[in-house]
Amino acid sequence: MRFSKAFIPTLKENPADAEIPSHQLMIRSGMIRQLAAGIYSELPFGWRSAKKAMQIVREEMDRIGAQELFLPSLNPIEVWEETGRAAGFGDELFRLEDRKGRGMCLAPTHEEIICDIARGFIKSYRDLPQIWYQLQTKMRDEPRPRSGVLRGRQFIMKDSYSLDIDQAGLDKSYELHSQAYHRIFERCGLEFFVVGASSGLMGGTGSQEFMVASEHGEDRVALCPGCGYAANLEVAASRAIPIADPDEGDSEIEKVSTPDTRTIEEVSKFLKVKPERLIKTLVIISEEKPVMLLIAGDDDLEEAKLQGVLGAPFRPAHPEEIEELFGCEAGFLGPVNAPQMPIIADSRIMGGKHRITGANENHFHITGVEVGRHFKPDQAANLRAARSGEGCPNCQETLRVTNAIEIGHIFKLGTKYSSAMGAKFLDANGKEQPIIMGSYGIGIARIIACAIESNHDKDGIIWPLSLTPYEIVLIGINMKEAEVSIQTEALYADLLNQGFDVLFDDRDLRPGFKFKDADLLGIPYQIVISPKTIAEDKVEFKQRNSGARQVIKLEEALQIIRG
RNA sequence: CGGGGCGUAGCGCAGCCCGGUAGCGCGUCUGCUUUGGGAGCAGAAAGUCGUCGGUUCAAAUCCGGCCGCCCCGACCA
Repeated sequence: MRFSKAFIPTLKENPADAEIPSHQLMIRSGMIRQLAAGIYSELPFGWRSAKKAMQIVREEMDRIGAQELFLPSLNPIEVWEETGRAAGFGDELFRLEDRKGRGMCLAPTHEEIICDIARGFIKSYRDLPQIWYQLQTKMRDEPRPRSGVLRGRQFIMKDSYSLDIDQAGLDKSYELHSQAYHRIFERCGLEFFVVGASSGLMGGTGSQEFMVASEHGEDRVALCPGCGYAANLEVAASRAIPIADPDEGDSEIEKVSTPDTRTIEEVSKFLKVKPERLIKTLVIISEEKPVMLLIAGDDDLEEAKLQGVLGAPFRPAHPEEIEELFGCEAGFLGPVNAPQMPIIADSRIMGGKHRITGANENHFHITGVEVGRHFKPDQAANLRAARSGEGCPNCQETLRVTNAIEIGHIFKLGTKYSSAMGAKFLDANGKEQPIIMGSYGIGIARIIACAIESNHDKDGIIWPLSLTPYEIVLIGINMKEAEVSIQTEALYADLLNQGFDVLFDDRDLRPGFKFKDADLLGIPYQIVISPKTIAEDKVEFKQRNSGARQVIKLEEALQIIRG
């Protein structure tokens, strides 16, 4: 492509709306343009990269025997009512009506459509297993689109669906996907790791997420550098550091005045004790009943874990509800002499002595509390979020907690959708069985954004070879000079003939301008031709990743490019 | 949905507090000069000041409603 004819609208300044590097650079390099919140057009430069990612995905999916198909984005709402997910997705589902008033929606994913096809055609165990995949736009009315393309309302996903006759078959399909995903993300040059995840609302028996560490990720994960343990913080275990209680003999409760100290930090400072020796009392409402939660003062509640313990939805109690139940503010709650309600304590506080809690009276706390003597939790459970520096549950190393971006997710679904929709087959014994399903997603834009998040510098993008929109940018310096024009034109034609993806910067612009654009676009190899290099019968060769710049024979440069 | 910020030329912003001719930088167009890290000079085009209403002789500026966008939180296959 000639830059003079290309539509690559680069920007010198950062757009005001973009905060994270990938978003800024995708806009500055003319890859994307925002149309509305969470909705982006893919411009030619960005689309070339997206197509490369999709090609890698296609090759690896085909390799495990998956078959690509293409499904409707416009769906009748009834299909989604069959599985209850019309309600499940709620406001996140884009809804509309056709001219006859029939309820429609824009597909946020496609399990239901796959089930509909399966129930129409899959009749026998002989028809299975199957793996079907699609690379398509999905639409979700996200409550808060953000971070550029990382969380959009319209986005391209590779989604695949496995159909099997039994659990062993599902295990195999799941394993095939795991292998394919490893190859895909390796080929994309991403430093990823796999974490055990909660299955969430998708249901099913197992799931893993493929993550890339990034400070701008929305997920938090615990990683062990020793044994490779990796888990979403939603489920991560850890060996918590024990709380040291003072050796002061019997723990006897004493009410102390703590005026205007409502937070852990304030109480800790006022009473001059470490936050960990305070017991934090939280009140939640689950199934319309209050439940008291107790965790160490320096710990954070991990809501996904609590969700697992309760087995029911919950919400924090409102301040008015707390006033009504306890007769005091939320800042002075405690389990001693508290109103009757179930108490769930985090395991880390169990056995503690000389602890401090609220007195259930404004401006008072209680010291010298002994867990199990002055109050008895109904249940001890792991409610706290694991933290950096705590012990790995599987080995002696310490965990590191980091933010991460989810680029892929694999699920063992089981029969949730096939049962609801009557997608059944006859097994070898002539018995009707629901199809066992798996579902496996990859976010294409997230691959691109992650690649940029982890490969850029102050000047711009640094593309991995597998995803770069062009492999070589050929820069002519002083294009008005006949000799430069002749040489670059000849080289451009030659490089194209050799099968390289080349962006030929034939624009009549000052050198600095072209260099800045080349670095911003992040194309791995820059070849510069100028009157100087022509005189020496050499080219200037720059590798974007190292910044190394050398004046060498063209053949040497091509040698390096060919690897 | 709760909290915060913003909306003025294609992009980045000032002007608003204290009402009175709409400005700066970048980009764009023309000409000349330039040509190794986003050039210089001269000239030019381009803005319903998000939108609707109110106050006023007069509103980008003051008041109110609405819409949109960004950030934090809640939510999230």
